Order: sequence, then C-alpha cells, then structure tokens
Amino acid sequence: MPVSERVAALETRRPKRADAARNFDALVAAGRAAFAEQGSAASLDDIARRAGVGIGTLYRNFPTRDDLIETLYLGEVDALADAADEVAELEPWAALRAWLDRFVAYVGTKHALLDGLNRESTVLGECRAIMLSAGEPLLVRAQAAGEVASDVTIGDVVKLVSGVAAVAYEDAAQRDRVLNLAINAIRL
Amino acid sequence: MPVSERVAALETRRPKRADAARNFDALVAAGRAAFAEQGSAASLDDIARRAGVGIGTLYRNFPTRDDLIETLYLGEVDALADAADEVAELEPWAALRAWLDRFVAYVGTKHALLDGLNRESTVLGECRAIMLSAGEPLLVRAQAAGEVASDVTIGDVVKLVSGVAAVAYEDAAQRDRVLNLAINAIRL
DNA sequence: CCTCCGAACGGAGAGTGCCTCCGTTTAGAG
DNA sequence: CTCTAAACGGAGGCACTCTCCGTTCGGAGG
Repeated sequence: MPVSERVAALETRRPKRADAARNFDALVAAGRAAFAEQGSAASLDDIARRAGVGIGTLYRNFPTRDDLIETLYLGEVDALADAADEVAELEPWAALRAWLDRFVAYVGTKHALLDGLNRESTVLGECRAIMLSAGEPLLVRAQAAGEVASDVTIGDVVKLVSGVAAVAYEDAAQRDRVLNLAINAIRL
Repeated sequence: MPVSERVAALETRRPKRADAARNFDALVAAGRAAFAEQGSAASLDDIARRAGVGIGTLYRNFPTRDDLIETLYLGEVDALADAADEVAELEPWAALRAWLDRFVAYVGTKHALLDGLNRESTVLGECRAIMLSAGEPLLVRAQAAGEVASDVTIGDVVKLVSGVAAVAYEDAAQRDRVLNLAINAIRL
C-alpha cells in the first residue's frame, strides 16, 4: 500500500459536515501554531480559543490531548515520507545521508514529533511504521552498495539519529560534530 | 577544587535549624521517591504530603519546581562522579566504556536527570560541569592510548551517549545494538 | 529552667489547565 | 420550509501550582 493511502487511512477523523470540517481544520492549524510556539506544554484551552471554537468542540474532535498530537504528527510524517522520494536519485550513501539530515532538521523544529516517536499509541505506531518504510529503501540501497553495515536496521538508524537530534547542544558546531559522529557510526 | 567541595558549595540550600533541616531532608527523600515512581510529572502537593510537611514548607525550601529538581539532580551527579573513580584502574578504553555504561544505566532509571541535562540553569550548568570534569580524565587517557579520536571532547561524548540513552527502544537488544554503535563511533 | 522573638510552619485560596456534561444552535436532507 | 440528528460551546468539577499570612516553636540569652 503506497504511503499516501496509508496516511489517508488514518485521516478518518475529519468530519464531513461543512461547519464541523471547518472547525476541525481550524483546530489543526491552531494546534500546529501553538505547539510550534510553546512546545509540548501548549494549552488546549488556548488552542480552542485561537481556533475560535469552544473547548467542547476541541474535545469532540480530539477526545484526548494525545489524539490532537497524533493528528498533527501525521502531517509531519507525511512530509518526511515525501522527502525520501526527493532524495532517491542521489548516490546510495548520499541519499541516505540527505534523508537523515532532513529528518534531523525536521525534528529540530517540530519537537513534538520527537515526543511522539517515543510514545505508546496505535496511530503513532502506524506513523512510525510509515516513516520507517519510507526510509528503508534508502538504507537497503546503501547496504547493497557496501556503504553501510548489513546488520543495522532502519529502526536502529532512526533511533540513533533521533536520540542524537533531541539533545540540546552548546552550539551548532557541537551539534554537527556529534551528529556526524553518530551518522558515520553506521558507515562501513 | 575536588568534586566533593564543588558539590558541597552547591548544597548551601539546607537550612540549619533542627526542624527545618529535618523537613528539608524529608522533602528530598520524598521527592526522590516520587520522581522515581511517577517520572517528571510527580505532583508537588503529593511530595509535600509524603514528606509529612505543608505545601508551604516545600515552597520555602524550593521556590520553584526546578529548584527541587536541581537538588535531586545534584545527588545523582555526585554518584556519577564517584563512578569515575571506581573505574579508574581499568585499561583506558575499558574504563571509559565502563563509565559510559554506568552513565547510561543511571540515566535509564533516573529519567529526570536527562531532562536536567538539557535544561537551562546556573546550578544545573555547574552540575554538568562537575560531571564532565569527572569523565574527562577517562577520555583523555583513552585518547592518549590512541583508542579514541583526539578531536572529540568529553562534552561531545556525553551529549552523544545521553541522546541515545534517552530514546525508547523496542527491546533491550535494540537498545544495546544502538548504544554500541554510538559508543564505538568515537573509537579509532 | 524560663522567656521571648524571629524563623519556620502549613493550609486556605487564587489562578490556570484538563476534561465532562448538557442545554442550545444549526446544517442540510426531504 | 420543516425538522432532526449532528455539532456547538461554555459552565463547572477536579487537580495542580504557587502565594500569603496567621500560628507555632526552636533555641539563644538571662
């Protein structure tokens, strides 16, 4: 099943009545903005206010805080899966490396994604799986080209890189140094 | 200045009047227990209750939530600094590796420590510095023995390892695989 | 041993956030 | 245009953080 379909299958949340769909979209937009600004501590009351709907409406669409986060997360996973296609024409190692860099950059701005990566949840698990299957061909190709150890899995690589990407560094130079260290660790 | 003194210098919080000192200790013990059980979401009300003191007393000793966390953190840093001495007699690489393993194990159980590692704060900054100077000799020795690349700093190593230690893994095997990957990344 | 005062105590209450419940409104099918 | 099921939204209950201040008590001085 292609990625787009797998993502669509998870998007069953969006209601069909015109007003409800409008509110759903407003909530997602407000949620995205709030989490970007205030990190994972964003207040749901505040998100409802920004979206111009009552708190009740927020909770009807997203019964728990995690439900909302899951929906936001879905969009980000989607973007990451697209990135895997975009780098497909590069040389094997360069392609994998470029995707991982993209992953790191993405994770840096959207910190909520990282929290999600470690969280327990059916939807989030499926998201993780979607992302891993987007990256896997890149890893396999690099392994086939003899550039990466054959005993690492895409799951290992993502855990490694996401762990390193989550840390707060002194400065950009240290960040790059450590990130290089980590990514080169899988290289033969 | 030896580690014990640097730690002591940060312990100026503890009050001197008998009842106050008793309460301070009770709060620290309760805090340690609560954070161990419930993670970083532990409630301060609950901690005060466990310690058998009023919430007011908690706040007098620790004006903010972070003040309490800092104090708990201090004890953990202390333990890690001791660990560096304990492994000093091993071979250069083995000693560094053993200390990092200890670090990872510690961080695994006391998750609050990791949050602290990334947080902005004077006291926490000093704690970090204490921990780094405890680990540095081990790294330098391994570098002198030609076992570790000479251009990595102890700061880099700790960031790398703590990032990787913070991730939630599928199982212990994956955790070990990725951890090995990361630690061997600095090896020559 | 007693007095006394400033340090320490502790809990009521204000502020804020999460989430539920239910009376009111409204989209859109017939 | 009517009518009903779906959607709305905010008041209110509960939990937690933090402040404020009247009450208690440790321990120094007599």
